Amino acid sequence: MPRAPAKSSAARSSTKSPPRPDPRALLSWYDRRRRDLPWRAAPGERADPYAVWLSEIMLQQTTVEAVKPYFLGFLARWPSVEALAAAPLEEVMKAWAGLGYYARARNLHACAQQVAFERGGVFPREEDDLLSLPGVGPYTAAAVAAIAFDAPCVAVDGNVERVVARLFAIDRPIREAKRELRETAQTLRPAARSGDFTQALMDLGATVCTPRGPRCDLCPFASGCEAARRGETERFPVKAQKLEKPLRRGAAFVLTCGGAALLRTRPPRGLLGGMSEFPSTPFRVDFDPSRAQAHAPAAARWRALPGEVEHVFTHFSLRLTIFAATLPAPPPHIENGRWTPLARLSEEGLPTLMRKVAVRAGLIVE
DNA sequence: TATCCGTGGTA
DNA sequence: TTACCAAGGAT
Repeated sequence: MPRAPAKSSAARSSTKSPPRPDPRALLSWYDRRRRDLPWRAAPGERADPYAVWLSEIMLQQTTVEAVKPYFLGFLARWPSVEALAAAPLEEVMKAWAGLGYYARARNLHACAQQVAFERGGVFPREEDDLLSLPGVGPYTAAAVAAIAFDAPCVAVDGNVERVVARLFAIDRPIREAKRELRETAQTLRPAARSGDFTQALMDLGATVCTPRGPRCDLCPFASGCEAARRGETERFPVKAQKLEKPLRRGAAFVLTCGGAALLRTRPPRGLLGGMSEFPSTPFRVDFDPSRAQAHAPAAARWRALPGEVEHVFTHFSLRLTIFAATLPAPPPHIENGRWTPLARLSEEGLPTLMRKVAVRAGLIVE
């Protein structure tokens, strides 16, 4: 139940609150200032639902600039949901490598197959139906419904949460206020142009109502913003306390033989699920270096490379010791391993951590 | 409900 | 350098 916007006009004037934000002002701003993005239709047109869905999955917790090349690559290689559904999962995972949150790629493929094989290649138009698809949550369902079908929905992402928190000076931590933020955002929606409106809210958050240094002088909502009226834009949204990021350690084993390196595939779930790796120990806070070699993929004259590879994940930091060894040709068979020619290592779709390992071991440059 | 899940840019 | 954080979802 939204609180701030529920005030009567009498209550507004008595408390000197700013006037209610005007959706028409935002749409007018959007018509002049909208960003030109690869997945976005020309003004007045609707985008291909497949392209909208693909972009929204990629954009989950990921910056626009990081997504652009991946989106264009996917669309060129798999121009339709049927094409994506027909692709081997392994190829999709490889193409996703480097973008992060790899469960998204697995769900993307599963969703494409569901739409292609069980829905005749047609994306559902209803928010509730979209919500049932793998990898599609409340945000993405609303975004696809609004942007691809102009359904009466407002997609609430981090940008919109920030904009709404400022407009109504919602001073509870954002984690606690999720429901209020979402419901309040719905009350702003105009009767028409839902797709443009939801994109306008996100553009506003990305370019004007930014986390730091918001440009209130450019904001179509400035006269209706409670945080701006108080001169406290930077105080909203209220941040939750940050949690400690523990340091884990581990080791990776770079085994080469006859111009090839040994790789394996990680289990489908969990950290870097389904991605290629150099055989590694588990990553643990209480990692014991003296027992690392028990995880080596083969008996060899392992030598520890100087220094460590450092990487930061969402919830822990990692320092990885690299062991390297070379076996005499030809490459032997190793259980759960595969020999990949060094010349094709860059096509393997290594996650960034493993790319760092390859660089440190001198297998690839840069 | 809280935790797990990547990466790269920015101040 | 450190800290923050960007078009969240699954379990």
